[in-house]
Amino acid sequence: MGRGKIAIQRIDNSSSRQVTFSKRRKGLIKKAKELAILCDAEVGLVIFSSTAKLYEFASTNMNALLERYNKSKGEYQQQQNPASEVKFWQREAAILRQQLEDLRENHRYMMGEQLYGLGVKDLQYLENRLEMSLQGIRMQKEQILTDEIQELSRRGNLIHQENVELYKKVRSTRHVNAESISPFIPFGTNFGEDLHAPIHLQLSQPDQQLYETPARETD
Amino acid sequence: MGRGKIAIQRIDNSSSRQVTFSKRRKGLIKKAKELAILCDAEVGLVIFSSTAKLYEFASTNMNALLERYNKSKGEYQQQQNPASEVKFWQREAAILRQQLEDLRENHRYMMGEQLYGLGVKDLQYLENRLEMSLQGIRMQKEQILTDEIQELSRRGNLIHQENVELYKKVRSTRHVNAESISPFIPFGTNFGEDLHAPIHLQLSQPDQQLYETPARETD
DNA sequence: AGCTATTTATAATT
DNA sequence: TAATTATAAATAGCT
Repeated sequence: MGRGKIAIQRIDNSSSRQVTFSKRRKGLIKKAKELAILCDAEVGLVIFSSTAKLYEFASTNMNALLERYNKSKGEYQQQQNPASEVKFWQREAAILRQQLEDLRENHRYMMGEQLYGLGVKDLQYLENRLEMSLQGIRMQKEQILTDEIQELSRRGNLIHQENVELYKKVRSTRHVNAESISPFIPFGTNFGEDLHAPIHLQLSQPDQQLYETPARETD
Repeated sequence: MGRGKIAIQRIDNSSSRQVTFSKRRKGLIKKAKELAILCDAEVGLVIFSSTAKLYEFASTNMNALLERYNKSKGEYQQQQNPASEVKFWQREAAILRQQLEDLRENHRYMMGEQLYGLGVKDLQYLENRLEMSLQGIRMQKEQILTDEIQELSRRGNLIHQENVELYKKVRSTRHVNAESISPFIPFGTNFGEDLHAPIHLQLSQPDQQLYETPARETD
């Protein structure tokens, strides 16, 4: 991905190597960061240049990450002496406390609390952010409701069809006698046909209807 | 670098996230490898997926690299201490981590992310909560703007009064000569009188007005 | 798990 | 050393 294709092998020219190192290091760290954010992963990256200079990136906290790594590998106990371990955990706790505090402050803003320190611009940003959240939440809610309604409709239709079938059976067993029963259609015939119109879920109790009317006659 | 551009933020859809994780993890490791080879660097990369699975790459040897890292950071000390203290701090850290995780989840909800697990009731609650926040934020914003306007008005009034005073002085030094100067009142007389009405801050440049007119005469 | 249309990263160049 | 630009590479959205 450049003016020309290069082979992956040590760059001989030292200044080119240096330049490439800078560029690619930056790119690598950027991608590590993106992976962590996009995929909710914990990423740690350690780079020593050929001149032994250290560069590092950690999506959360390098110490915690390495600790986790060591645990995960179940080998290589680096700090088995308690004193340094105590220090490590103290530091860890301090970092977590700080993160928690930051997030809490952020959260307070989101909750519309403690806004006194903020300027109009911050507030505007917050407002926009919340509006976006609201929109997402409302969409999600509507999605769920729509799905629910659709499901209800589906079931209503099923029941209705069942009723129609039952009605047919009942009528055929009666051999069309003289009693003038006008073509009986249970209520609720148009289940699910006009979704998205204002929906009044009058379930119309079709099963009761069906069993009630013919009941007299099969007696 | 795909069919569409994406924002760098946690991918909500879990299966998309998984797919992207696979692809980008592969890409990241490839690039780490290339950097190490091209630039003769020592590179270590540790990735924990959101499901806590470990992936790693080390251009040489991870333990050696971590050793080097620790040395480079000067995190090595040897002492003695009760193990109970270590346990205490570990517990402390665990508690904090848990709190942080809870808050993060909550925060994600607030940001309208990752809503898939929520029911209509939860969403409704969230919606209400956000509406309240928004209201608070808007009020705060308006408060600030109102205050600012009030302050501007106050200052405007002050300047106006000053101008009136200056005008009086100027006129008195002229001993009321024949030139028919109708009672000159600079613009902007009603500063701050009808706040909350649609406000057009035409500051009316009263100082210029004042100094200009009499200037001819004090010559 | 592949396939491309696009976006990104970056090699060469200024 | 820092921009710019032409290309190679990575990858997002599909299938």
